[in-house]
Amino acid sequence: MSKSSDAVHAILRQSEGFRSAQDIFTKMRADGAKIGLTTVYRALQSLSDDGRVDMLRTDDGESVYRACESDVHHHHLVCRRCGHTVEVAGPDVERWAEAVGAEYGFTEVTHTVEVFGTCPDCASAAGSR
Amino acid sequence: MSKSSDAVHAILRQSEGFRSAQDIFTKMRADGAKIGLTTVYRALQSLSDDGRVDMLRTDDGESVYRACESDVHHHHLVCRRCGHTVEVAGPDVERWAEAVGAEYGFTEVTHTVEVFGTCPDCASAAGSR
DNA sequence: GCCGATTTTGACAACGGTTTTCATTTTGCC
DNA sequence: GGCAAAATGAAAACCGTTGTCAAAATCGGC
Ligand SMILES: [Zn+2]
Ligand SMILES: [Zn+2]
Ligand SMILES: [Zn+2]
Ligand SMILES: [Zn+2]
Repeated sequence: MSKSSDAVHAILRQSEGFRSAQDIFTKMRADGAKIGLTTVYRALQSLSDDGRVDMLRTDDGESVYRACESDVHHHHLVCRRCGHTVEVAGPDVERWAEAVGAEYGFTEVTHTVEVFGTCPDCASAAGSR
Repeated sequence: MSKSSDAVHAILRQSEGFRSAQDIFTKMRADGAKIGLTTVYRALQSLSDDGRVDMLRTDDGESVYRACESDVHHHHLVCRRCGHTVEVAGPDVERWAEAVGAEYGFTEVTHTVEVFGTCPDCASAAGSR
């Protein structure tokens, strides 16, 4: 699970935002790579398991992946239009989530936090349209 | 889109946690209701659009719904095992999300925040097992 | 290098939740 | 009742994802 995995990881590293499996598959094929869609899914699965890529679900239920620069826990500010993504730390949110869980006696507390918006570039492009 | 919608809403109101469309459909059929799965989906869609029910996606990509008591913006603390759900307000999180968006010049900022954990009941049940 | 064992691969089928289709039924209105 | 509009639901289509399984690549031992 190595050569293909690395190839998929490389594609993700040269991508700006989150990308879907199909998306990656199409791009790799266009680049001339001989890879199957199944293998892309497997690579993404193992990369995700190893924490080498972040995964999140879009509104329409599609899983999308990104090779993040930070390897510690963080969240994302994602442009709804172009996918441009900023990695953001949120110590306040971490504490809040823990506190909320503790308040009601919940254990093994985890959380999902994503922020969406329109990035400056897309905002100005839309404004001048 | 009213009679069925109300029936689905009623089912949700007498449910403790989040439930899936299929789940609701099965229960209604078991209760003797003559309703189709398509109608359940349509009812959930419109209830969700009208903000009368909250929707979120489980880890495995299933959409689940809940009739929340509060009609203002809030988040959820959900038990991973039994689905028991607590509605929580998070003014700090709201401010944080806004601030993060503003920091990078993003507009129309929205966010998704969910907290998961194991509720006290499920924790003690598991402990005594 | 050679060869068998092990792992990886990928075309294709299958899966499952959701949406679309479309003919039938129910509803609202006169 | 009669009629148009809206709602309904069975079945098919959809689509991202996962399973299957035989072929191909890789790894060790010799
Ligand atoms: Zn953008
Ligand atoms: Zn966090
Ligand atoms: Zn529980
Ligand atoms: Zn919020």
